[in-house]
Amino acid sequence: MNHLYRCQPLTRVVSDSDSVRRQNRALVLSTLRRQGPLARTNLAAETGLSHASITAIGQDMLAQGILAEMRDEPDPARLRGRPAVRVGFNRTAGCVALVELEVNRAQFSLVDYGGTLIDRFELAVAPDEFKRTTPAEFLVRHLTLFRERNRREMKALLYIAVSVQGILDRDGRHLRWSPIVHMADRPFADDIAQAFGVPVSLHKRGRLLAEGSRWLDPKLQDASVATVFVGSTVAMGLTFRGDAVGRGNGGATEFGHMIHLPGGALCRCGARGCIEAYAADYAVLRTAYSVPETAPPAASVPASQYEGLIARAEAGDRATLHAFNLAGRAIGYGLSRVISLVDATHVRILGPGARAYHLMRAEIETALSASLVGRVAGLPEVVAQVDEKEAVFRGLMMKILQQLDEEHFAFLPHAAATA
Amino acid sequence: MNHLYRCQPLTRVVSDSDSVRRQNRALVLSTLRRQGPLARTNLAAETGLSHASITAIGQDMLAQGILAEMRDEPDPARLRGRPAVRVGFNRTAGCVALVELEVNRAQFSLVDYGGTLIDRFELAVAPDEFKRTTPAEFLVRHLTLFRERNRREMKALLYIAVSVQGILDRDGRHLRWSPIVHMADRPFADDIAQAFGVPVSLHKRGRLLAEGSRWLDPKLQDASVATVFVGSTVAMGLTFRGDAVGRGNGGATEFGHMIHLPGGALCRCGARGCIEAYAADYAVLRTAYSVPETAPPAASVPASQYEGLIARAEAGDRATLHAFNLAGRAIGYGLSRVISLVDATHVRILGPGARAYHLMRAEIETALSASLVGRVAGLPEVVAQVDEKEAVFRGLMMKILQQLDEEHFAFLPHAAATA
DNA sequence: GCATTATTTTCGATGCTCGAAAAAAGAACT
DNA sequence: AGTTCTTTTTTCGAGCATCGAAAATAATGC
Repeated sequence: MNHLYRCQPLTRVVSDSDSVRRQNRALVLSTLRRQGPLARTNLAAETGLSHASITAIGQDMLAQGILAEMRDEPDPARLRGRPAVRVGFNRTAGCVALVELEVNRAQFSLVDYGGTLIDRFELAVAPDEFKRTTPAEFLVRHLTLFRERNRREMKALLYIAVSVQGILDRDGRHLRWSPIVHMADRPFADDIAQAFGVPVSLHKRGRLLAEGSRWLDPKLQDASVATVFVGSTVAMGLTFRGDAVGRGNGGATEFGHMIHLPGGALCRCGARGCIEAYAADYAVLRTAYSVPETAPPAASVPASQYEGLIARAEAGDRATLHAFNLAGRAIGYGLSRVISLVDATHVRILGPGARAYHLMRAEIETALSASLVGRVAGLPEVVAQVDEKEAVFRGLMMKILQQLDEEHFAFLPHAAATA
Repeated sequence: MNHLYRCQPLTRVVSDSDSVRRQNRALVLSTLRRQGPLARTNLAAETGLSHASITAIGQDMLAQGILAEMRDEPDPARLRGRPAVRVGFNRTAGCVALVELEVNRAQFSLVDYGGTLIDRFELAVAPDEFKRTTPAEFLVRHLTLFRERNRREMKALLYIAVSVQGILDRDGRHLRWSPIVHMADRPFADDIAQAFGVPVSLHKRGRLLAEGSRWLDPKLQDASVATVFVGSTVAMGLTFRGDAVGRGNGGATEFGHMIHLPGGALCRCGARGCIEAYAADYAVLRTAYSVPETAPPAASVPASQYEGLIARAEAGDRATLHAFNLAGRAIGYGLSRVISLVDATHVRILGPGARAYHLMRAEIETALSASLVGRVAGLPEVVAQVDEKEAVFRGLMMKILQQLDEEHFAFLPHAAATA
């Protein structure tokens, strides 16, 4: 007898009429999330559900205040017949607060269930900010501003999500290390959750970058993408073909601190030879001015200074060109190692470093071609694009809204309608 | 209006009573696959389905010949009450042919639907085998032997699966590169499929290694594991925590040809600096005898010679110790790069190289500790284990049987029973 | 005011699960 | 041998969500 089969399946669970209903509700929500408001007929066509089911599900969700009819627009393109009534998200169903916490900047956004921005502010974060105050205090203080300025909306707050930089604990609730000084090992998720009475989750910025890029660029929808941020740090997110956006626990990498050359240049993290220690702004600056690679990294490099380096390289300055070459080499071999492990057909380079892509491109391509996978499977398509903020925000927002769709609103029992 | 949401979900599909039944049938099959034959009562408990549903599903599948009652065993442990009748796979429901095609060896196994080995043979593959014959001819010729020796079983052949070494096309039906000479770019899957009238699939050996290890070691069931083969090649498979075995398109890597040192030692693949060019048997041999690292690799290294190297290193020979140190360094930094990208909590080292683990261990641990992730997230647990053949076979067999469960037998409409 | 047309709802049938009760198949006891 | 007890397995009716077809709805065009 060979029942030596001991492997666990992924928590697979019994299917019944309840799970059918939940799944089809989620299907409707996810379709609306992607396509925007739709007439019931179109919704039936897009989801593959019958008209009868769409009617039933729609009635439920309208009664529950999850969806709303958009009766306003007259739609002049229509000729005859009963006019279509489009249904979309009920924007008053709730809202979420989104925080992007970065090395020297924080942005707070309040977004309703339909994905419309309600309120937003941005502020500079001093390098010693978290020496004076705890991360929890800092976040609660600013989130309270939302409460004061948007009383009505904040009554329906459903979720708070924070984008962070650094290494998260396996359970995703705790920052083990962060380039933001005094940030790691000072848990704040639970404190904030308690203060606002809603769940709080942490998300790695590099990963959101990847998911956001995918939402923003239709071409990446069904591709395996490595999204690389190059700026004051170097980060990467991965998304895989066939994965639904926002799904899968993969995708969070520590690309910037992958070791490029053992015993090499000194990195801000303290290790030697990280990709970041060759490709981040401080690394290029260091090399361009022939500072030894073992010298401690500059605390921060102003955008203007980085632009200056690009200009010098473009003007033909040998040392600066060399610095960008080393950066390209580090990124290129890093990417070649990535594609040796996972199948990435597209690469997006985002952030300030994308402005210098033309200075690094040759080295990146050489490095990619140097490995077997690059030669055999073909080189990925690399595209540089400077703005990364929109991608992070979009990634965070869509991830949270989709999560609410699937884990909260798809679940509500229809009995709630009659109560 | 912001319906700039264009991202595709993973082919999500309408759920109805049909998909409920399919999913629950799959749940039953997967439970039996893991646990072996079970009484209906236990099956209900394990799956979470009601007794009524187990009866219904069981009757269907018995009538369809997918399951069978095991009425034989008396089970003396029982005291009173109606005796339990265990149900298990109907071994005559079909069988699959499994081929492990390796650089100098091929093994053909015939396995029934219950996972019992029916027939097997192994043969040496000459280095010039595929100069003289095509891969398709070779495989058809030997698979025909099964047909002659197992007429009855082969009438119910359902599937042929081949484990290969090398880089597969994105659709997985075509070998783009292989260490087996003259193997790549000579497609054979379709020819064999035609000759035997069943589907044929190709599987990357490194990945099967990982899945097989997971079946064989209960400890790895719910872990993220990197399984490294060290021998005449260097290969790695990844399995992720939460993945069902056999699921997910991830897992196939080209670790051996990940570049360790740009411009470094010459690899069999023609590139410079691959991990394999430092850690495979031929690389250790080359370094141990102080042959320049740019010298062409030996075509093959007999097992006895590799054992001799280990003995020399154990005896304290400096050059050989150095060779194993370099190998450990390459593997260690490779692993450190892997854990910078994906979360791997466990590492298994399989193959002949596992015999030399004690000679490489210090270098591996040093390299892992050198990176930020290693320091912050903690080092993975590394265990060496020599035999890799069982893992490859088990991985291949379970993958195919599970696939049949989910994609074939879970699907059969119950109407087929009455026809 | 009536025909036309496209959208949406209603209605009856089907298929699946579930809980509870009934049936089945032995062991134990008298 | 017959009765009681225990455990496994099946049967039965209710509940629910889907679907296709038919009916109802709400406009336009003539």
